[in-house]
Amino acid sequence: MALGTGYSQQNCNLARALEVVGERWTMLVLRDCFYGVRRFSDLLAHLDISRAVLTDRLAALVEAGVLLRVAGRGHPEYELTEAGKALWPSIYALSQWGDQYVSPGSYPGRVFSHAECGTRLDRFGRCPGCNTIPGPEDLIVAPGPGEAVQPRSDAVAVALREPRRMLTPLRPRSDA
Amino acid sequence: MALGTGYSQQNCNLARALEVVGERWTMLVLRDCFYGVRRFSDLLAHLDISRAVLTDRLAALVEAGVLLRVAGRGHPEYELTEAGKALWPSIYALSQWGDQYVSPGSYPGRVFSHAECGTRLDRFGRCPGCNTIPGPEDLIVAPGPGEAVQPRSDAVAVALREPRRMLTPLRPRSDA
DNA sequence: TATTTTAGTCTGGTGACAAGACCGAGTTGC
DNA sequence: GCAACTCGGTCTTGTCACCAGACTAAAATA
Repeated sequence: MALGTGYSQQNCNLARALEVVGERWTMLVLRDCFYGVRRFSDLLAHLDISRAVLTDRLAALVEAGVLLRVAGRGHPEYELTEAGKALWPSIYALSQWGDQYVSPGSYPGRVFSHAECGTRLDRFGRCPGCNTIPGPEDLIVAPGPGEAVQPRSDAVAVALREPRRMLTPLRPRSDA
Repeated sequence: MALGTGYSQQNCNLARALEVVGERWTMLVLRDCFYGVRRFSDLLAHLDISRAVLTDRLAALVEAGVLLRVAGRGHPEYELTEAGKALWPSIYALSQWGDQYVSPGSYPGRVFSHAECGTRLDRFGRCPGCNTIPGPEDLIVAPGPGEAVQPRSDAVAVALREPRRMLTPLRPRSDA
C-alpha cells in the first residue's frame, strides 16, 4: 500500500506480503492472471475496475516482481513471474473460505481439479488421488454447480464457461 | 469493503471473501487474534492502527461472523468464531509467501510447529511428520531465526518472544 | 473515593478510489 | 497506404476511507 505509508513498523512477513498484494483489486487481478488473462483490456472488462487504478495495480505488481510486462511490438502483456505463481495457495485458500463461510449453502462457482488424474482438489488444495498439492500449472478450472445467476458477457467470463487449464493464455500470442 | 460498494458484480467467492477480509488491517487483526490477542487495547498497541479504524474493523468482523464480541461485565473481548478460525490457511499461505518472496534471503520472523509432535510445518501448512494439515489450535508459534532488529515493547510482542500455543488468550480471563 | 486504564467517539486534513473524458500508438478493413 | 477502430494508457473531479490526535464514559485499581 503506497510504498512507505504501509504497515512499516510491523516486523512481520504477513504485513510485508500485504504491502504487495493487500490493496483493493490486486488479488482479483492476480486471480485473472492465473486464469490466463494477460491484457489490460481483458482485465478492465472482467473486473469492474477504473482504468487509473488498474494501471496503478499493474505497475505496482510489476515493480514488486509479481508480474512481468512483456511489451515486444504488440500490445503489452502481463505474465505471472515465479513469485506471482507462488501466490496461488493464498488465492486458493481465500476463495475456498469464501465458498464455505461467506455464501454458506450455495455451491462453488468454480471447481479445480488435478490435470493429470482429474481428481477434484480438497479445500486445502490437495489432490486426494495423488496425495500431493499440485501447482497452478497442473490444474483445470471448470464452472461449478453454483454458477452465476446473471452471467457476464466479457471475453474472460465467456472463456471460463468451459474447463480450461490454468495459466494458458486467453488469446493467441500477438507476435508469432 | 463498505458493504455494497465492493466487488458486487463479481460472481466469485474470492471477491466475496475479500469483501470481508480484504480491507486494510483486517488480516493483521485476525493474525493477532490467532496469537491470542482479544482486547482492543492490545490490538491498538501492537498494530499501529488508528482507533477509529480498529473500531470499524472489529465491528465489521463481528457483523460478518468472523469474530464474536464477548462483553459480559468486564472489558469486551473478541474471539475467533469457527468461520474466523477457518481463515488460518489463508493467513498462513500469505505469510509464507511474504517469507519467501518479499524478503528473500532473510529468515522467517516466526515459525510454526505441530504441538503434538513438535515438527515444523512446511510452506503448505503440512506437518511432515504426521502427513496432516493441523488446525491453528494444534500449533505452536515461536520466534524464528530472523527476529526483529528493533523489537517492539507492547504486550503482544513481548508475549510472542517465547513459544506459545496459538489461540490461547494472551491475558487471563477478566471474569472468573 | 480518587486515579488510571480501557474502549471507544468525534473532528480535521490527506490520500485513495470511481467515473468518465481525452489521447497517441497499434491494428484492421479496404 | 489510408481511414476507422481498438487498445493502453493519462488526467480531472468528486467522494470516500484513513490517520492523528483530542475527548469521554465506563471499568479497574489504589
